[in-house]
Amino acid sequence: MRSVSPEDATTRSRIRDASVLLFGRVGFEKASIRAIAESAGVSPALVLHHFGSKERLRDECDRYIVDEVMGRNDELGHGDLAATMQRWLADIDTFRPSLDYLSRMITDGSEHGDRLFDQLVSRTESMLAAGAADGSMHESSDPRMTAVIVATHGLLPLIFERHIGRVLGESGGLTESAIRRMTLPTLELYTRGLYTSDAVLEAARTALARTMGAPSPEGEGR
Amino acid sequence: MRSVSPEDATTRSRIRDASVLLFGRVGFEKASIRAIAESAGVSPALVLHHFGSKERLRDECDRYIVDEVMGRNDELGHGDLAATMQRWLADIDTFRPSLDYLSRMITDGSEHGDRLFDQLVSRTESMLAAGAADGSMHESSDPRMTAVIVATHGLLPLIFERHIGRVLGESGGLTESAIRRMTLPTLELYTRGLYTSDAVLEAARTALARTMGAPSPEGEGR
DNA sequence: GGCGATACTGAACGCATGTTCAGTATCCTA
DNA sequence: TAGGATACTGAACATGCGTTCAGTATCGCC
Repeated sequence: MRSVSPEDATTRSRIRDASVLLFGRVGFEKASIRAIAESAGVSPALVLHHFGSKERLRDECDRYIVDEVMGRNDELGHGDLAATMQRWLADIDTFRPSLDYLSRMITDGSEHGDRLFDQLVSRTESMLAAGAADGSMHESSDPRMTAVIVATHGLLPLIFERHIGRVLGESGGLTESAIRRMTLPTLELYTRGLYTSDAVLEAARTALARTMGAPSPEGEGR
Repeated sequence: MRSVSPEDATTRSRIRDASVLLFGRVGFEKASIRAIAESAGVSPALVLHHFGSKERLRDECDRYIVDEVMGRNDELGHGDLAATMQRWLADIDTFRPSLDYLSRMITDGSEHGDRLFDQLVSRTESMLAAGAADGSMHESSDPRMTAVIVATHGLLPLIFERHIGRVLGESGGLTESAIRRMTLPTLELYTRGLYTSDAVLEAARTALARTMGAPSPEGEGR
């Protein structure tokens, strides 16, 4: 009837939205086509009429979420990752379904998930390179590996949403107040580190040098 | 026949081992009782004869893995967590099945997974407290939250096993060389942090103080 | 050496799933 | 306004699942 609200945009997009929601909440395997259909207010057969198969439906959801969450990455190659993630968390209640979906994409190990992870890592890598260039960040002995680590750190709140909320005594997963509480400790770690001396680092350096052939302090090239 | 090798210890334990392997590799939902039975060389009915139901089989696997990986935690209350994790990674090829299982336990969100995560966090918390007490680690403004963050950092290699190996060009997931390569960048982050100044930290501090009521620089008590 | 308990199997049941298909309504165009 | 395409449905299908059960072999005890 009314076409103002997104209630009934296209039937097809309503089905896609319901799928994203369900896939994100319970996972691809446990989200049945019948449940998706009911949640979208249509018959199971219509879901397949529009998308062909459950796997193709997943494909389209994957693409849709990557587009929405990462932005059309044709823009500049890549934008500022930290700002992107802050935007997610600042507006967690709107982004939660997409972020739940994204989290599953990455842990489930699909083809699209792999590409998404790679994209996150390379954006992180250029962010770190820029920081090292302007002197705001330390240079790493292995920039590629450091980029992987920092990228995964950024994904932690999504992957461990459930546990973080739980341990902090929040009820509904990763709430806004939980995110606020994470901010300072995270930045403290990124500013001062954890150890007060470089004893552990140096110990590991010599131990690794003893194990491997070359004690060269540089990482490998690109 | 021969009882030396674990080939045919108890039939029951062979079934449990096959379950751990399959649950860890493909997940609880996708690991069918029929596949477990075949992998253990028995009939599907025997699996249920020994364990009653798939859910009870999972329960027993959960308990078995927690025992194996965390050690009997009745010992002292809790041991050195960092040392425990190093033991895992140092001997990755033996521990991989258990660690795969453990990783799924935590991300799947079961009751046992919750308790395991809590245990990891509280062990981390006392490790950090000990470090702060003897001066080897910085004091945090929010020790509980920092413990959660550091604990999840420790789980990263397990959760992102697939991606880390992949990005580094290794084929079989988290190989020994991938772990070696992670060591230094991780310790660099824990020693120097990422930022060269406290500008970002201070900016966040004042931003948070403006949002919330009390600008007190301390975290809340336990 | 018999006998109850335990280990183990093959076949079946009931159910939920993804998918198909014939058929009906609705829309858009010529 | 006719007619072909498209949206949509209900009922059925094949399959794989967890689980049950009746029956057989095997073991340990008196």
